[in-house]
Amino acid sequence: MKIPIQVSADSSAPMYLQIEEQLRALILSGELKEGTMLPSIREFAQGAGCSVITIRRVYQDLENEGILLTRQGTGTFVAKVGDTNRERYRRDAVIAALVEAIETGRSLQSGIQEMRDWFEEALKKVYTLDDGE
Amino acid sequence: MKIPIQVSADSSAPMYLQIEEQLRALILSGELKEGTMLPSIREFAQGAGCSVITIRRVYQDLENEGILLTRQGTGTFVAKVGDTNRERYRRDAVIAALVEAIETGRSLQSGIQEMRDWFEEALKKVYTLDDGE
Amino acid sequence: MKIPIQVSADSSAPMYLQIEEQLRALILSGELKEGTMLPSIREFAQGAGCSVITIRRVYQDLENEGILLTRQGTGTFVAKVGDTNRERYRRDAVIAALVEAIETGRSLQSGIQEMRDWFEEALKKVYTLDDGE
Amino acid sequence: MKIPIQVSADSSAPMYLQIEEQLRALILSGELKEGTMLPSIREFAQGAGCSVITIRRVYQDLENEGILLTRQGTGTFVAKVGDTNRERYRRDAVIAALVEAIETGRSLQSGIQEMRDWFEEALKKVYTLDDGE
DNA sequence: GTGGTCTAGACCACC
DNA sequence: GTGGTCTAGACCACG
Repeated sequence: MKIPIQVSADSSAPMYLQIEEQLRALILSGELKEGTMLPSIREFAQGAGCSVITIRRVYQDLENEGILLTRQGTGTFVAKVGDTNRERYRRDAVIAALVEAIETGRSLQSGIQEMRDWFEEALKKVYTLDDGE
Repeated sequence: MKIPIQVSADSSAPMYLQIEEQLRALILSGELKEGTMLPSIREFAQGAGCSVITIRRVYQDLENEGILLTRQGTGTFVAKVGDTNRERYRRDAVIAALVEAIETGRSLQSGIQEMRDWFEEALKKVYTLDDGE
Repeated sequence: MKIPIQVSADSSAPMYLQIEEQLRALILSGELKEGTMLPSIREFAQGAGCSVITIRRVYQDLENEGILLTRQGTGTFVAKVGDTNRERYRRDAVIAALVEAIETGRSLQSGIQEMRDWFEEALKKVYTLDDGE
Repeated sequence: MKIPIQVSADSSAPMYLQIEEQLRALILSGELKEGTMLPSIREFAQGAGCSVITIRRVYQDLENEGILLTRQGTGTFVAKVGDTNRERYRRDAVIAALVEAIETGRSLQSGIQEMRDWFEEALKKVYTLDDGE
């Protein structure tokens, strides 16, 4: 299974976080099904153009989160996440992100209606930007 | 002029960023009017319970952003930000925050309608949380 | 004699340097003739909207340069500067400024001809900007 | 990569500004190509005979300007500057320097033709001085 | 009294 | 090993 990960050197975010985020998204969105075996650390590292240590950390963090599972001498697999859990996880993650954005707005004195308008603009921005790419 | 700044040591964000963010919000929201003299770095540092240098960095960063203005030997002041600029700045900041949240959602396979629903939930969450405080 | 001095609070340059520079220009350009009595420190300070100390420093610096002359209990006067000296001073000051600019250019790999072209552009910029003001 | 930086303690300009200016010139003139890794702050500091912090400030300022890019734990690199941008940057910098010099001249009552003559003299001065070095 | 620069030294996050 | 943050303390320039 080839994992499509993009690490951008421009981002200020550390590599391991960028990768974790993308892997997590792939798993929680269902694109990587449970039981799937992930590439070996070395393989992954080579593909992503980064150090083995970085990937080891990614696998370990996600294992601690309970969405990966490492079996000694065999490999690393996508753990079972009940569908209910997956939905809950997804929902929580998205709402948390939105709440954060709204709080920024509120601290800058945005009213609720203004925020709704701007949310629609932001939506448009993300999705038309998507077409262009 | 007393500046109401909250620095929480718990947050992983560095102090200077926490303070910058809050000060920026106070200025852009218009609560701190242009020309207002800010407390001296030493005064502010004492109030915030941190080093003088941390505050100096905050003032300097915001000066580079163009929203503060410091004159040696005299003090640090809120710079003139044309009302138009302030509006633009505010709008840009909020939309950027929303775009980021929406992108998280999209990477987790949220559809547009789902995102709209969750946005309303998030709104409710922030504002009732506000009542409780 | 009223002295037309402009101190801009926006400039990062310290007040006393801004004032010195302008006064020096007024004297060396011949607008303030030798023997002219300058306003008292207090008067000048009030006019310029700054502290007495600042003006005291200006007068003293220019006296050290030999272009002002203070007579105890009488006042401060523009010193005699021979016409030859004045010309030399003017020329030196301008050439020094130009040399500095040229050195910046050279360190950025500008060729001589390019610099000549840009000098003409800069000239145009300064003088049309002048019309507009 | 060895960076040829000269810091003179005589100059009244702060060290960090002297270094920034020279580094900026090296990058914008194309002598340091994009992607080049700069020496670590500790190395550079030792070479320049100053504190680590001074160099960190230099790197950070230039990163804010967008001409350096630093990745934690990896190092500091020359950022991508489109050739067009580099030209624009160079041109702006040189013209700004010339404009400043011309304004000094104008405040000392130099006419345009006189300034042109003196500009040629200044040019000669800089370039023969160059031969002598 | 203000801010501006520079120092040395500590501890953390990242690769 | 890299850079990132924060500290305390010294000295200078400015008003």
